[in-house]
Amino acid sequence: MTSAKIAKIVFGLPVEGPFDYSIGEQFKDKIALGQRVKVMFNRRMAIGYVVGLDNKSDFPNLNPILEILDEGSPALDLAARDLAKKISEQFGCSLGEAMEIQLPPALRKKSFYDLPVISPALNPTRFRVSTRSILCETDRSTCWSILKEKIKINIDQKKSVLILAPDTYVLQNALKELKEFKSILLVFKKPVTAKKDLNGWVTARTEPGHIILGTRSTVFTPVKDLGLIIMLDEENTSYKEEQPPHYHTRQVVLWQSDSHGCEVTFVSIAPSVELWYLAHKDQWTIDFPRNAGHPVQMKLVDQSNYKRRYDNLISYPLQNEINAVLKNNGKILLFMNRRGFALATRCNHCGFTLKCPRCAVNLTYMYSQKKMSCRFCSHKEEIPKICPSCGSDYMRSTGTGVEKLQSTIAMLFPTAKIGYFDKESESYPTDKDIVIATQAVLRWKDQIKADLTAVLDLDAELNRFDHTSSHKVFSLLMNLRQMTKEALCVQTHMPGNYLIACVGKMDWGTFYQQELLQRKELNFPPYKDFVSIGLRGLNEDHILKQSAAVCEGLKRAFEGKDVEVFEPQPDLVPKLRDQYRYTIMLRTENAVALLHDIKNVLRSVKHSRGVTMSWEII
DNA sequence: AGCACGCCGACT
DNA sequence: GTCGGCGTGCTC
Repeated sequence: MTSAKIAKIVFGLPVEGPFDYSIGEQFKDKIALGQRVKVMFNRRMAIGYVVGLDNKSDFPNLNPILEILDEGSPALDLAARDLAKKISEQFGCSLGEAMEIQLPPALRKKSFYDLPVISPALNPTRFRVSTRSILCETDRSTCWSILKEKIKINIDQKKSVLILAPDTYVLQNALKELKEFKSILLVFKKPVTAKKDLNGWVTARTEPGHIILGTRSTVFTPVKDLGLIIMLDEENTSYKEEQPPHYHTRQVVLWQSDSHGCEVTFVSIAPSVELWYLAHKDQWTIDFPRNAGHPVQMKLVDQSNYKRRYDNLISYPLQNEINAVLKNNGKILLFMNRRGFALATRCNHCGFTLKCPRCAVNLTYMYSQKKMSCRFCSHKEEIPKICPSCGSDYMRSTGTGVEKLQSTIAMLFPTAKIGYFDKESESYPTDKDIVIATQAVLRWKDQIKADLTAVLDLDAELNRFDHTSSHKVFSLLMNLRQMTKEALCVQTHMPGNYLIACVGKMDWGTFYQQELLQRKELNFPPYKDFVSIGLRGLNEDHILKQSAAVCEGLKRAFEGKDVEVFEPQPDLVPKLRDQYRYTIMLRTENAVALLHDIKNVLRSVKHSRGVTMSWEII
């Protein structure tokens, strides 16, 4: 088959390569690009991936290839190899890591499953242009009937459909909707059962006419005759991989649709600003609600008019609204994103505040568990009777969490049945009149309909994040609106904010136009790229020294170029699970073009002990 | 990543 | 003397 004597191999390790190996006589007519091979690498047995064939090598004594693990058909086809190149460039990992991440766990590292022999004739790329659209549909059943129509068209033509869900909640909901397709459905669920997972993977790649449903890593499934990709809940942040390589599912979807020439539908009630920008630039179709249903009234409470301490949690106008709904036996959902009873517990005598011993945050008083708990790590401790610092008995809690709100509500509405919903809750208390809920309630958005929904402290949400805050709040309000039958009430000090008006009018266009305008003025993505370099470690001193050195190096490397290097900043949570966290930001026109130089700087700076550095494009 | 090599401090 | 900590460098 081939006359090549040398194979170029990469590994799922943070080393670039490729590395040369000799091809023994017995493998001459069997070896092919994209195959997994067993070789000795640095005195150890390893699985590598063939990325090139050659006749000569610059290295004098080569190790031989010991075994070809997938004979007949390579685990990584041409499309996967092309994709790996893009992933390694864009997300800054080695080519080998980008190859490995595309494989099901059963075929990685030390697994020695043999792939069934499949005809290597994969669909030759037809140069069809991928058509892309966004589906902004507020009604679940309308949304799914549109999607099912699209799915049926593809299945009828013997094409496959790939459906991505951000988490298991959305996945379960999708599963319910797709019951009628049960016989052709391949589901990739979380606790991965290696063997079953591999079977599904092989089926998807050999037989067309299937629906492949799964969470983010499913985007790498090599689907035969892929006609359509559906990305559910596109703006969901779970689509971003937190561990390196930090790939973003949206980007991989775009690449996949290019190489398959297939259709893509992004489904979201509040698409990411980046997606909207692309849609606008490339003139995709955006489908707005066909059936707006019963209109939801938007009610604003200007909190600057209500400064009295006892009513700033639930303003008088909101109390009146709630009473009116209660009178009609209606249901009320109160949204507040602070778990526990109080935000901080402090000694009024000496000022000492209870902190998590491992993270730089105040401990939350959990009334229900009678414990102090950290909202980031799992740390819990007993409630101290006296101040650990001065011994006085003046420990007091300040700030309001959902648990304290519960007692306030009980006082204000003594006859109402009050329920409570947070991350730990297993089901939504439908029998209660008033339900106090945190962010976790959004997972149940398809199942919940409240007559009145109220956001008690919108300003806290607006100040919570970075440049993505206003989009996150837009998304929150749009989702809450979807869970509401009659009225959505918002308490804020900024009633004039355009974002709130846009939610009220369901005016996507204006919101994204304004948001993009601001991003442009402030030089934020998608107009400029950011590279974030994160430094983590147990020793704050080492982190500080090294981040200063990295910052210096970057400034020197990009002197005179159009690159802004910002000073190292402690993260939003500067200490987490005993690790100190600092970040250096770079702003530039095109981050991918800088990656090579950035990597060089990171390599050249002397590593102090126990500091790990990672970086990603935002 | 993971492993060998090599260089300095405290121990049977 | 040597055991073992961990910084450095390499993997075809």
